[in-house]
Amino acid sequence: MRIGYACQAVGIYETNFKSCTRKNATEENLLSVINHNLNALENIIDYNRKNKIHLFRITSDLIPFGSSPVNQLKWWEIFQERFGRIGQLVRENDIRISMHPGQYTVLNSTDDTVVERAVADLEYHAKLLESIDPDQKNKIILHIGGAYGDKKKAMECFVTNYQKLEEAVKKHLVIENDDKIYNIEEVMETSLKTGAPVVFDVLHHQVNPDKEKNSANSWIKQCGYTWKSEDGVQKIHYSEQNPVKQPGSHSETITAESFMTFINELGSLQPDIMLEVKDKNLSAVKCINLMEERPNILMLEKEWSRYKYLVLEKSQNDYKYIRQLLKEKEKYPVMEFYKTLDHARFLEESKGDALNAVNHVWGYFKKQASEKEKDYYQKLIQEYGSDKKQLNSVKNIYGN
DNA sequence: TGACGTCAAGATCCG
DNA sequence: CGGATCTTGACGTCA
Repeated sequence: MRIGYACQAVGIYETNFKSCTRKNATEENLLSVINHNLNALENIIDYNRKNKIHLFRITSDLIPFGSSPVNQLKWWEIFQERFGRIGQLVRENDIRISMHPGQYTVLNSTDDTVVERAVADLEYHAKLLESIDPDQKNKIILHIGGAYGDKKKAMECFVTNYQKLEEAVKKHLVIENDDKIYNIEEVMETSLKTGAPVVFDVLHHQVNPDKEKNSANSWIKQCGYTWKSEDGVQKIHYSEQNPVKQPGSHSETITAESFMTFINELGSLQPDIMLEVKDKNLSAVKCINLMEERPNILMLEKEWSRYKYLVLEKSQNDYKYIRQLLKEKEKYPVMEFYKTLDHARFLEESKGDALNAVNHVWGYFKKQASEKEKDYYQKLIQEYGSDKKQLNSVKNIYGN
């Protein structure tokens, strides 16, 4: 069971992606953006390697206007060497890559030009995967599309258009249940007619279940049969509901307890799991640590150095508790550790704790701050105390 | 016609 | 002027 995350990494040096607008899409600009993005991708893959993250979804925006006539570059030839190097990195470290065109790539549309663009977009995705690593286990995940008032007919339209796709696309294409229109049962039906493997999405199934409301596990098992050995290990998507957003919206972080409950219920099912979550790689590391078979307290200490001020800012009690946990060097209290972290981040901002954390960090900066900076800091702290300023404006001074 | 989702670019605001 | 914050872009479907 491998864990991965989608598209970008949080807090990792030089892994940001650039894009450009249509009116700036000159050849020169496109070349520069692609060059930048390939650097970022290589850095992300390298980060994944170091952190034992073996699944990664590559952003569809790696090549700006990748499937649009706006971009006439033969990027796969121009950057052949770079793709080759990334491919080597991916293969040597057993990293499985994937892509996921968004809700705007609709293969079953009633509008022919939309279908044409969808086909072109899928061909772009396949070309990109093939440029890096042509192995059939690297997948492009697609939703079925619209319903257009007649779902049966719309599903048939998907099958017809699927069959017309070029082999290089079909080789990588897999289909997924969505949160509004096509539930897992309908996607499985479409899989029977196309032969495309099925990615089961846990949150989409919660929001948009099949009529009989069969369990996630029973569907994961069924979906497993759609993956042939060339397709690699079965993949699923795991995410959690964001409590303050629309049904189907992804949470900020994966909750340690919910995740491990899910993993334990899987039993003998061992799919690769793509996380869809705001904090990206941070949750991937968290889930990998939670499942670690050869644990070491150093893993948690490394995590603690990232999270400690976040916890201190919310709750001194949780902060003290985790410090206590980490004192026993021969243990690995991974669940207690992340559970407490999840608890702290869920808390409302408390002024006393926040000030304490800010002062703590200020301690490190004080020595190198000028008189003027010290005055400015005191003023900000006072304004925060009297509700004039938000916590962020205080924290921002550390960036200066 | 706007909401949906995503995230960087672009525009504007503030001190 | 620089940094923070708001708006736009790019995509298709559906209410």
